[in-house]
Amino acid sequence: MLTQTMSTSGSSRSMGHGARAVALARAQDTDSPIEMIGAPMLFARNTEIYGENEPAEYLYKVISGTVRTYKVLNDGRRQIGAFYISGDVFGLEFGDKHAFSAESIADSKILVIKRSAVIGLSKRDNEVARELWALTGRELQRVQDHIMLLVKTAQERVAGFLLEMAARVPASNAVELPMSRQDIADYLGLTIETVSRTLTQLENNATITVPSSRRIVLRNRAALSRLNA
Amino acid sequence: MLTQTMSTSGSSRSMGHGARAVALARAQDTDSPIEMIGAPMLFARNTEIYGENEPAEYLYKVISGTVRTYKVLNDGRRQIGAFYISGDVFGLEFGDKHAFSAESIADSKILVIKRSAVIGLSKRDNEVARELWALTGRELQRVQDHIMLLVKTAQERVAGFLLEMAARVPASNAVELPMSRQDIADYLGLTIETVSRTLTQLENNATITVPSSRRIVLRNRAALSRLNA
DNA sequence: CGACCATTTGATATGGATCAAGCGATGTGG
DNA sequence: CCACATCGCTTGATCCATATCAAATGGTCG
Repeated sequence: MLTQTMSTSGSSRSMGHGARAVALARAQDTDSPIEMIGAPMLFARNTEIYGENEPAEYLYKVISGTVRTYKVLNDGRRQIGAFYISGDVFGLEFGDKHAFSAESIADSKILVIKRSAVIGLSKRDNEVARELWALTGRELQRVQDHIMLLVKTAQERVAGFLLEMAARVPASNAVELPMSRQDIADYLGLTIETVSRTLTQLENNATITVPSSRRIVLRNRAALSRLNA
Repeated sequence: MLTQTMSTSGSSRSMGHGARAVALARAQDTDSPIEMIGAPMLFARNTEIYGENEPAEYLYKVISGTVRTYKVLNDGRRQIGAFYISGDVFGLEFGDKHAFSAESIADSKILVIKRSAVIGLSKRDNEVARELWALTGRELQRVQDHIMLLVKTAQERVAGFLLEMAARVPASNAVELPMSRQDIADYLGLTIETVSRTLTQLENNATITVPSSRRIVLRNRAALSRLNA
């Protein structure tokens, strides 16, 4: 199932993730009843949170860190479905199995919420039911956008990716990427070399600057948006 | 908005689709309360049902015929998001605008359901709320599967498409495709030529036979599934 | 410092796009 | 009923964007 390697830092509760009582959470930003029935857990960098086809017993909310979901094709290629950062909910499935696997990209603190509890709640409280729908609906929009990215040229995909990442952090043109080039490539359906070359092109374009490999400054958003349309 | 060309056949009510009272429906397969508040309408082949970014006032259930949803990129390329056949619900958005445009592919009879009515219902009846979630959840799964198709080789995409179509009609190896090669190409992110060539390859493979261009017989599902994985 | 890993850059190969022509079915007018 | 235009599809020839293979560079940590 999931042998969890606890992160080095702070509050390492030794509760197994697979089968344990639901603890109370004191989530710092409790903007939803859903979060009242979760327990925060720490996942070290590159730790599996759940695997594809495992029963979807829990859903998850990122408190800090970053998570990727992915599938591996028969030829070994990996397709990343999404990146989740602070505030994002993932692992909520309509069916009873996880459609993707999930891993932490960096050390992450994640609120783990028992699915059955939420579903149970939603039967009584249709505020909760509505939020389940909202979460699923937002995810649907995200995936639809992802599809539109995947049918474009390499430049357009990378531009779209950068804008997407930039949109997630409070107004600034500097984006700190938590993921590797390989992750980006697998998200965009490109190779690592193509991603790298495309970033270099955009830099030569004066569209971006890349002060360090994980740090990208958007110098000309208009140009990126033009590519993105 | 939507100047509807009524189909030639039977019950041509002359209600504008844009702004009119909600009529009662006698849907033949009423398996859900949602369908109680819709009106059946006829759309001739290649008629727009709604446009991208229009307010999502209605949702739709296909009674007969086929529908495609799509977006057009700035360079004119068209990406098809989905095909909907008898029994499928489309046009249900979480936001208040349609993310894609929708058109009938063949003459189609479609149940048109007022969104506000359904949302209203869902506030009282959480059976309805649950169904809204279910519909959105299934759509999410479909789009996730579509993503996995789009990152594969041409052969794999076409194989996946054929299996997907075959899965929609009661057990038979003969698939009647309601859509053109161009539609298939735009769904799979390929050109019409590549789709055609790939079908020819599969035929030479003895994986399929193509008795007529719109009719495909799956002769070796195992081979298709192997490509699909 | 030295090993390791991520990233970039370079050279070449290739799958699918593009450009172009042929073919078969369907429909129209003479 | 046939000649011919039209449309959707297939097939052929060539091109190009991105993959692949390979090496150099840079950054990080013991």
